[in-house]
Amino acid sequence: MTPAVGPSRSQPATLSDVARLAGVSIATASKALNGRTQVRAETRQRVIEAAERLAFRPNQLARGLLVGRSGTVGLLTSDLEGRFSIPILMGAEDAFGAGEVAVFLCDARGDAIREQHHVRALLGRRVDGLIVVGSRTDPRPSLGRELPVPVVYAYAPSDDPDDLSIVPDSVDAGRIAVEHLLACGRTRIAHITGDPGYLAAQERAEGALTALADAGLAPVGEPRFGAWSEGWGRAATALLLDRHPDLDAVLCGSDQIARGVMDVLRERGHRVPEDVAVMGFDNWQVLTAASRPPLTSVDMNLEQVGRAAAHALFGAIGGVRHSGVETVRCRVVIRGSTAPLS
Amino acid sequence: MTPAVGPSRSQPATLSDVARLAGVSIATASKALNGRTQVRAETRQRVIEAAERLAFRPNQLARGLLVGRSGTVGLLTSDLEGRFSIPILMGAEDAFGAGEVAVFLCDARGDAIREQHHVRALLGRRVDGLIVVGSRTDPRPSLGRELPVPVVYAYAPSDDPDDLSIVPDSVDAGRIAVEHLLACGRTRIAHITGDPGYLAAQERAEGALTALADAGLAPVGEPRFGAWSEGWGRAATALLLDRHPDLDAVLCGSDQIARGVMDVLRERGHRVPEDVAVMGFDNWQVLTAASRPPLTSVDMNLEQVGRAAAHALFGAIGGVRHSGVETVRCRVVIRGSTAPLS
DNA sequence: TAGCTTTCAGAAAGCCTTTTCGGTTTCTTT
DNA sequence: AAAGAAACCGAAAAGGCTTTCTGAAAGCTA
Repeated sequence: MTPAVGPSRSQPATLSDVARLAGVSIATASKALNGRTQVRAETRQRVIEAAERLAFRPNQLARGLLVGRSGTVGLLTSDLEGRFSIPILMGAEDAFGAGEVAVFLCDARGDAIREQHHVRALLGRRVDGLIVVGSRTDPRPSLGRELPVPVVYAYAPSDDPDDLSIVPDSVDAGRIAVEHLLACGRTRIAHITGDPGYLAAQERAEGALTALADAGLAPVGEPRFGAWSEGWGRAATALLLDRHPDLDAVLCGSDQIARGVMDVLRERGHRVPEDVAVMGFDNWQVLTAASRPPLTSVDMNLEQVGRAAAHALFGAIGGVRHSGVETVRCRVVIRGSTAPLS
Repeated sequence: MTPAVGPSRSQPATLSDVARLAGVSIATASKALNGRTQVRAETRQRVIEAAERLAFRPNQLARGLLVGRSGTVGLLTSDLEGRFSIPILMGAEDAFGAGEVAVFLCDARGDAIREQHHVRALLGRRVDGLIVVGSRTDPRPSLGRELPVPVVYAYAPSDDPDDLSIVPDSVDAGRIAVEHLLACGRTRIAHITGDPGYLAAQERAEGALTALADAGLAPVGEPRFGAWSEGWGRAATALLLDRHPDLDAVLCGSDQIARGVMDVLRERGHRVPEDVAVMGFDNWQVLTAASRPPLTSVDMNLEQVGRAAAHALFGAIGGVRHSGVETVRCRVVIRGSTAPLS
């Protein structure tokens, strides 16, 4: 690393620089560059060339100060490392980035104090709105109703029904998963899932049981709750096979669990998917693609959750306020671990 | 989702509101709130209470306009989904978030056009600096020297040596990995790694070979390049065992490869770590923790890369300009897959 | 009490842009 | 050619804040 004397960075050009170079007033320069009428085409051209030459970029701070909207939104996440926040964040960034909106990223690390701090800082910067991204689908404390800007909660809904939240439809996710297995001709279906303290685990199980009941079936054993890990998948499968060696499908609460399940199935001589179909949740590429065979999984469409949140916020900024919990449907991504019974 | 008429969101309080409530001029109010002298303690107190009552938050847009610094930086990433960008991003966000700086997040999706677009937008918002985060350690095109604000490149260095880049030390990473295996008493070490088009793969291999040579050893077979996948790990291991059944350690270019390697080793009856030690790169928790046994891996300290980038940018904004490539050392995280030979 | 310093408050300029509105020039029209 | 219309341009204000500089009041000394 070599210290060096920087080239004196010249201040960025201002509108008055452009106006001076083009030989017009500031007002005319502004109108020319903003495509407004009341400027002769020839004059406009001169201004545009001047702006070009000076690499002029209008100062958004000044514009924001004037028009009362900063053109920025705050994205408040509770855990950047969490793999659920990122796709949502991408979707939101995507939906905004296309337009004229820039996104402030803040990570509260699950700490309410830090979150409060970030909210204050963002309000000081006059963001036009806020998206709060959670890391699990359980409700989280509302930021309150007294904020001067609209707020949309994504993935983790607010506990205040008066707020607007966008979440994946976990109940439906459980249902469509079972329906896929039924469509493959499976009838002896078990469910191994994760931490019972997670609403997502409960809701998926609920949806799955409903779909089974609708088909006049009962699950093979009760749904088994445990942890979101491969280890639990392995342990639960071992127990399950001892009691119900005749099962023909296992619906897993996560892709990690599914990997553990598949490992034990293979070790015990059950073929996937010929003997037993296996299916996961989350559609986490690195796991679904690498497993043998590739794993069918339910994708939560998190990017779409992010985009929907961005659009809702956009609407709210425009004055269209909504409230309640809006759900986004999940989808089954079919791979080799599920196939019709031949 | 229920449409509703929003409560008319009151405009945030301004300094002049505070001044009026406190019965002073806005100049005095400003000085009182900013802890400047020339204000009687009693007056200051009155102003502070007024500000409190109105929930006054100074408008950073106005302040930025005035002082010529916005207190914001742009974080330009090329792939948000990439698992390498995120920790760096966290580190940077962390280093800034503590202070008075807010971070604009932009994802260019690996598209140069979009990147250029984002740079322009950020400059329009008068960011004080830019951090460019890449998704692999190969050099990337510089944004150019003509930017009005300092730029720091993280993970992927700039191809212009006059820019400042912060990257993990991949050569050293290869070296310390081998040194760990040597310290475990291993001497017949093979290297299975990923895509040879990645500089990281080349440099890690180089460091590994150097460390072996320094110990007077040669690798078991040549380093095998392939893909960063479990499948390649499995395939390469099968080939390797056929030719060199006597090896006692495999250094893998990634955790994914390592998982494939361990699977095949186990299937063929080699115990890990008793017979063969296995070690990966990236220290990706979900893989290292779930494998059997837990995987020893080299952590690239990416958060530290992000923090270092943020600090460097901070310095550059303050006028201390550096250039060249600065490296951050990696570290070995020891788990069950490597152990001393007994 | 006159003259000095010290302490504190406020007026005003400035940051950069947009927009309104009044003023000047050019073009039509009869 | 003169009046009216149209086209074009610029002065100025506004937005919220910080800072400098001026002014006033209070406290001090002789």
